[in-house]
Amino acid sequence: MEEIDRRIVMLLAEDGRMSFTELARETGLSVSAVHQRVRRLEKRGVLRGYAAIIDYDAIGLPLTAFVSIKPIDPAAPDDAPDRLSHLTAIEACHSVAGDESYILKVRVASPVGLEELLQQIRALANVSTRTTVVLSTPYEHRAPDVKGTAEPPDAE
Amino acid sequence: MEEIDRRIVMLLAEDGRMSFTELARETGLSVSAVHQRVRRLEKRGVLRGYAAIIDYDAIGLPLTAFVSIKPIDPAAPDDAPDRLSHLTAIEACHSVAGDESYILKVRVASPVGLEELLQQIRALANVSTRTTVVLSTPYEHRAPDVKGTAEPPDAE
DNA sequence: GGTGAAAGCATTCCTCG
DNA sequence: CGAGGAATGCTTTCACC
Repeated sequence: MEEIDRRIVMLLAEDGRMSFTELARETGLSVSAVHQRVRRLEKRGVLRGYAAIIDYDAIGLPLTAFVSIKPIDPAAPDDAPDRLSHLTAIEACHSVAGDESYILKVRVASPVGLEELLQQIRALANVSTRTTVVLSTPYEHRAPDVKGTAEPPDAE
Repeated sequence: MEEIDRRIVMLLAEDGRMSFTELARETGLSVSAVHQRVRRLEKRGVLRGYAAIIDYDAIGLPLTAFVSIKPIDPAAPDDAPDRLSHLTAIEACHSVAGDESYILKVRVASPVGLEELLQQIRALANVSTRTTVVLSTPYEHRAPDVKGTAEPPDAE
């Protein structure tokens, strides 16, 4: 992936609704060339999708927390992500190095909602939990500085 | 905010590039009514923006980590988010309850890049750091189940 | 890979229920 | 607040370089 593709990815990371016409202006390419590049980046999986950035307070989910989980039985098969994936309060699930096995990012309506969610997580995945409540978020979802040089495989 | 607005927010959270025409089909409203609602949701800040979801491996930032920070001098003014905001490797900064003061989510190219970033964070914000490396990410950026009933102030 | 043009749609704005 | 229509602009595909 080279310069212009990186620029396209960065522009769309900042504004996911930017039009092809404007991308063309910003990159100096024709509209159809940009169109072709975006479609190729989507097909390769470099651009995995587009999402609106939401104010969670406004939609009634003002409480964010990070929940680290650790299996009760370390010998059991580790399928926690599958067991928990239907819980829509879980926004993200990362497998991590360290004492615990996963970090979940969750969004709930209230402390009681958090309590109920933690009970579900413990019961469904047979894990213990350690929860860090988010008080405020100075920033989030910042676009990366795309200057990498990785060459991804062509996933046709 | 009522039913249809919530539905619009959820649809755009799942597909940030959905057209007004399709939003109209999904909601049963006319195109112009949907258009009006989306603009109002944007103005109120319920829809804060739109972003492409990126494959960080493909753009040369394959290493994700969570960095918890704690001030060296607890009496000093706590302006870590401002001091660190120019570091583009930091994707998010959350103020948290608990032993540490902030959790940062960072994306870097390599272990060496992480080491350099941690040194910068410690020097700039006068903090100690505790880092949890992400091994893999089963899921991330999932759209919320928008069924909340919060009534945000009209930010005209 | 890139360009330019043409057809089909979507967006936007305006007027009217 | 919502609907419908008309002008404008954008997307998408095509033939060609």
